[in-house]
Amino acid sequence: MTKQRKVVYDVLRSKRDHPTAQMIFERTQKELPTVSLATIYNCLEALVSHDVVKQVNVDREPSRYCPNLAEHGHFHNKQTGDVIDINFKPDVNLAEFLDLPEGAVIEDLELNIKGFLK
Amino acid sequence: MTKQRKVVYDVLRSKRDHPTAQMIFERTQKELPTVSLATIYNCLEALVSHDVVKQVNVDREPSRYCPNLAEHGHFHNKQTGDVIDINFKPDVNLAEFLDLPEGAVIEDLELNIKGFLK
DNA sequence: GTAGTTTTTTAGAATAATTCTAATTCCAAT
DNA sequence: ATTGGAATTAGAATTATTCTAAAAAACTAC
Ligand SMILES: [Mn+2]
Ligand SMILES: [Mn+2]
Ligand SMILES: [Zn+2]
Ligand SMILES: [Zn+2]
Repeated sequence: MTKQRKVVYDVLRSKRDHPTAQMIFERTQKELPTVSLATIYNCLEALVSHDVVKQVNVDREPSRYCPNLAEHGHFHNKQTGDVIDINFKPDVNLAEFLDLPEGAVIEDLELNIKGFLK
Repeated sequence: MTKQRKVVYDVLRSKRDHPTAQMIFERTQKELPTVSLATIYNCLEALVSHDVVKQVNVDREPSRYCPNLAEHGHFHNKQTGDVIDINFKPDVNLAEFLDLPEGAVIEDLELNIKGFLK
């Protein structure tokens, strides 16, 4: 954990709105005015590869980042652009409901929902 | 339906391996040697926006395209790079198992699984 | 502490999938 | 055949991300 990585991680935990690298860059600059965007990408890569942050992709938009390590999905509100966490109901294992091929080993399961709030 | 759109659509249906735009370009060239990559993108955009083809994104890799309109997920085999369709077991409505916010309207549900075959 | 080594950060260039622009081609209707 | 709109095309532009190389920082013996 370097100073920069710590601030990036704190930025992610302090507002769990799934910011993009650019948004994280702007928030990190308030704390570390000389930080560079390359460093933000480097820090995020370090955090993601050490499984302390998840990278969330919705379509081909810029990646977003999430510090919630519990298994969960994402709801993308098309009206507001917000992305919020969606938990699975207790004791639900989604894989049970899928017709997976023989011998399939799941390493990662990603659920993205798009819609809006009535 | 123009000639190009028809060939792109046929390419997609004839081998349902979720090809990228580049792969579709190469396959289409066998039928239409003068077709351009821009046209492939234009055709795919037309097919996707008319809901006859689905765009499938796995991480930040190039988009893949799928002519299967039934609700289904995707299994991305990390060992081979293949992407295959995953059907939900009969009469399963995944949304039932999710803790959605009050008033959430689902317009699209996307399930991507990464793993391998033992 | 200093010298040497490794890691991280930084600025800026490079990359690559996709989109855009503007010119040309196609095609259906008159 | 002419025309008008839509589609296709080649190539330039865009943009999120990655790469490169140099400077800074962090570590590790001595
Ligand atoms: Mn995704
Ligand atoms: Mn996706
Ligand atoms: Zn999340
Ligand atoms: Zn599919």
